[in-house]
Amino acid sequence: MNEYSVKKEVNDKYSLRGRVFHRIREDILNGKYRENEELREVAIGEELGVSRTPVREAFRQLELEGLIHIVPNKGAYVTGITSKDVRDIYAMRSLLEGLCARWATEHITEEQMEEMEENIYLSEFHAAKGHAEQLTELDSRFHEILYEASDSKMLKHTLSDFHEYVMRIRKQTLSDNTRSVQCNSEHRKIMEAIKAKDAEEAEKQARQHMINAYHHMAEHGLGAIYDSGREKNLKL
Amino acid sequence: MNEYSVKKEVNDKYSLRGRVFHRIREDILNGKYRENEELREVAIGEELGVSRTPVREAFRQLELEGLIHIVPNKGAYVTGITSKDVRDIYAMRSLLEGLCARWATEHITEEQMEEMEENIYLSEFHAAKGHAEQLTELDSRFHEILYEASDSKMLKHTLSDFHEYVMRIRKQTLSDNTRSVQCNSEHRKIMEAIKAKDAEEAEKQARQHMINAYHHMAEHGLGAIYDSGREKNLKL
DNA sequence: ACATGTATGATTGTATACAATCATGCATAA
DNA sequence: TTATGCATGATTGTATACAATCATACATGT
Repeated sequence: MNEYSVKKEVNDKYSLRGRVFHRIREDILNGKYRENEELREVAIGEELGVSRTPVREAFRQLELEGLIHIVPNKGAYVTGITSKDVRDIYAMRSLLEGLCARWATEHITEEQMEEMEENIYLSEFHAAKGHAEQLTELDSRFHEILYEASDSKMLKHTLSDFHEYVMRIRKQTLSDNTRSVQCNSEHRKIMEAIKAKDAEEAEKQARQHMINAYHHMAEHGLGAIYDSGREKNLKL
Repeated sequence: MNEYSVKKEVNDKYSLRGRVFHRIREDILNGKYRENEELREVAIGEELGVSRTPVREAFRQLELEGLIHIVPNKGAYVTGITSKDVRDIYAMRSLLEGLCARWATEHITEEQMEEMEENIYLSEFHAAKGHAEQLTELDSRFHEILYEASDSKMLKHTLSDFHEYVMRIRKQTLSDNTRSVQCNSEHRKIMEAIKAKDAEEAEKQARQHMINAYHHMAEHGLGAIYDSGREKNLKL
């Protein structure tokens, strides 16, 4: 349903600002607004039933997140992600998710551990049933749990950024069922290493998980969708 | 007409909006606004000579960067950097600076290589003379060159963020002369590995450089300045 | 025909007006 | 005394008015 439930709840409760921000972002991530499309403040404001002010504030945040690019006095344009950007992000994520898994091993709470196990159990169920939507949601949640378990505000923030950045691509990747199964098996390995308090192994598995996710993506349409015309040697 | 627009572009990279954002950001990082201090839109607007609108937009961005925390209908409060945050950032930087050095080895240009060598020569000169100011500047520049040489927009952006985040601490660290000497020696090792096209060694040295920088900082007043009351075991 | 200047409309940038909300302090009653 | 309710002021949230800027198209002169 909603990928960023925590953030959303906090913002939705009180102000338009959060709603506007998340609505526009979702529309970009879902591909409603396409690469290089110009976003006009009044048009989007009317669509969401608000004035320009909240829209502008949302634009500033979206720019900082890298989803749009604002040219002063001209307009806001949806930022394209090149295949090289994706490759670079996954390389960074590989290292940081590894670090995250290591720290999570040291700091995870009982409840987090239980939610993680439940997450994997559910994922395996939905993979067997072929429920793509739920799998996407559960995959996101698995990593969020990991981020929170690391007990590091900074690391969580950084990884969440990366995660959201590659969201649009991840969606179609996970809809491939063979990858879902392998993905779940990798999640399970990470979870078991954490449960066994084996930080070294958790780090290794988390890193490998990112590398595998990237390789699968690179081989299944990444180039076709986000063809930047460069850097086809996709070793990671 | 034309003269003005050209001049403007030269003067401020990102127009008024950017100036307001960067000014407030700098004031937070420099410690002008202290932890938990409430930032009022009108007060800051008056200080910068602008209305609330640009200030509000800047606040939204700063919140996303994690420098302030906005409570709806209440106010904006400066988020403190704890010693744990610094530790976490250095752990992340260690990995990513390593990756950066690796990629720099593969992509560095002639000019960048030359500027890096020149940077190290100058650093050694100023260290011998005890010029703290120049050393800070040169150290920042060394890492910037490295970021650009990596030829990765995403990595450069991430590392620049981290770099700025810990800037205020780095300043006093580098004013210690014994560390300056060691720091230069580590820069030299990184540079030589890159020059020898030894990516493995470059990565290793860059990682170690961050670990050393952090340890030195932790032993020279980090706790005193950024005492958050938690996490005193500063292993990295 | 081509280049240049200029009018025009559209869009963003900023300031301000007004509404909603919150914190504070005081008055009042148990 | 203590708790409750309300008035008041301060601050943020949103909408709108106005200024600055940019792109387009058309007119004019060569």
